[in-house]
Amino acid sequence: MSDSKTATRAGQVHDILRADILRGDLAPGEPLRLAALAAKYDASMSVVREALGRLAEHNLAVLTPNQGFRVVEVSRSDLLAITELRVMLEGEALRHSMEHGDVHWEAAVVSAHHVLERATFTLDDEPGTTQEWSDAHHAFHVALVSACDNARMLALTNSLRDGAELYRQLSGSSDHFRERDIPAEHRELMELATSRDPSAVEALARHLQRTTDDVLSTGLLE
Amino acid sequence: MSDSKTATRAGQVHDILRADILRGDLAPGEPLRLAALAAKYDASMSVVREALGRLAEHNLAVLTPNQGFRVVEVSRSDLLAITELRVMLEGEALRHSMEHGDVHWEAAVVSAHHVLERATFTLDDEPGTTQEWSDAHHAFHVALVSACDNARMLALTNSLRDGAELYRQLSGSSDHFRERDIPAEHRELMELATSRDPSAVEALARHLQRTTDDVLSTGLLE
DNA sequence: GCGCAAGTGATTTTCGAAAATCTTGTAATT
DNA sequence: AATTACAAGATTTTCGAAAATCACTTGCGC
Repeated sequence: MSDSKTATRAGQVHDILRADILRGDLAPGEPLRLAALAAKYDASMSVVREALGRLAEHNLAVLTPNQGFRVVEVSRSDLLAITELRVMLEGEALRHSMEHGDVHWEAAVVSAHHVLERATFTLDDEPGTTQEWSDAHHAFHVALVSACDNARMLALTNSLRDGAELYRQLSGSSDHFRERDIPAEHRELMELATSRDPSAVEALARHLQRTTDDVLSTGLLE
Repeated sequence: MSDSKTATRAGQVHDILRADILRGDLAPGEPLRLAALAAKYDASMSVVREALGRLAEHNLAVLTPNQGFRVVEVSRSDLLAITELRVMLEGEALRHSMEHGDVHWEAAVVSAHHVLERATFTLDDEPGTTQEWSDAHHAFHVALVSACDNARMLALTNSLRDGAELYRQLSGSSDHFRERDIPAEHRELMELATSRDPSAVEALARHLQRTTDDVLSTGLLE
């Protein structure tokens, strides 16, 4: 999210907690008890509470009055809601990028794609590289829309991407992904975007929808 | 925003602060000092800090590390960004509502419109009724999209509406509004929406755009 | 006179504990 | 046996103060 408020302790704990949730270390619906987390991260309950409050900003945690925080729940309907919004907003952000982006934007897209492609190859070989791929994948999608001049739109797409990541994490490296040529989808996105082809928006929509369909087909929701 | 976390003290202070900002009592860019606010609302600095953190969630306040909170700044580009997103999201939410809404939704729209119409008439007569009109106006727009089944979309439109309200407040009861027949615009919206006319979406877009244009034409930004 | 460093005051951030609230388990009553 | 009332424990929420950081001024050296 480019927040990186590493300046303050609450910001650091926030970043750690966010990573833990996105990595699936903290399961959806799991209660986030202040005392336990404070001990775990060697910080006071106050900073943990502030960190959790910021997680709630981005819908990764929820606060129930007098009952504390929990990791946000997942549901089929919420995944569909997120996907619909992503298709709409990230598509529009891509349109903006293709219209306003200069050659440096193109370079950033090509660069991010290269890193993602390389990360994809080392995925099956070496263990524990799934996080590396996730980061590269995230960076690629960020690069695609990085030339959008609507700051709020970018913030929303980034926030929604985090929400979607939770579900992708949930379904793991599902077998269904074998039936897709994801690298080809990314390459197509890269080529259409850098050549300012309007159909890039539709390609992005298909890309997002397919991932959602894959997650849904695992039957882990509801 | 239908938050109303009046159960906890931090929630109460949050609601008050939110109202103060939206009413223009706290000006954009104004620093929000903890000690001063704590004394003003007779609460500890901790609860004020938590309340401010929640305001930051909805982009009504911003936190700079080690420099505390300030009321969010306004700018021409931000208003344009908000408007573009509102047209997109609130339009789509209205489309959803017209598709999924039942007769109770229609009734809610008609009801909210009636209240708004009545509030409009008493606007010029009695003083201090501008808040009443603002509330009715807000409620009308909420009712329009209330049958949308995408919860996240509704949350986003509500949040963006708050952001837009800040600008409407800024421009006051500008003279430019005299050149518009706002009641007619609302009536048209009500009739098109309840008759499930797809052109309601475009009418809503025009309605939102006109308000933005009016605010911009005051020349108070930048 | 001008720039720069140290010190002072104000403000944020963090901490640990008290107060309030909720949850769970036990006992008493119908 | 089921249900309600009560009590103990755990957890959140709130508080006030200590620690850390920042903005500003004063004083020193050039």
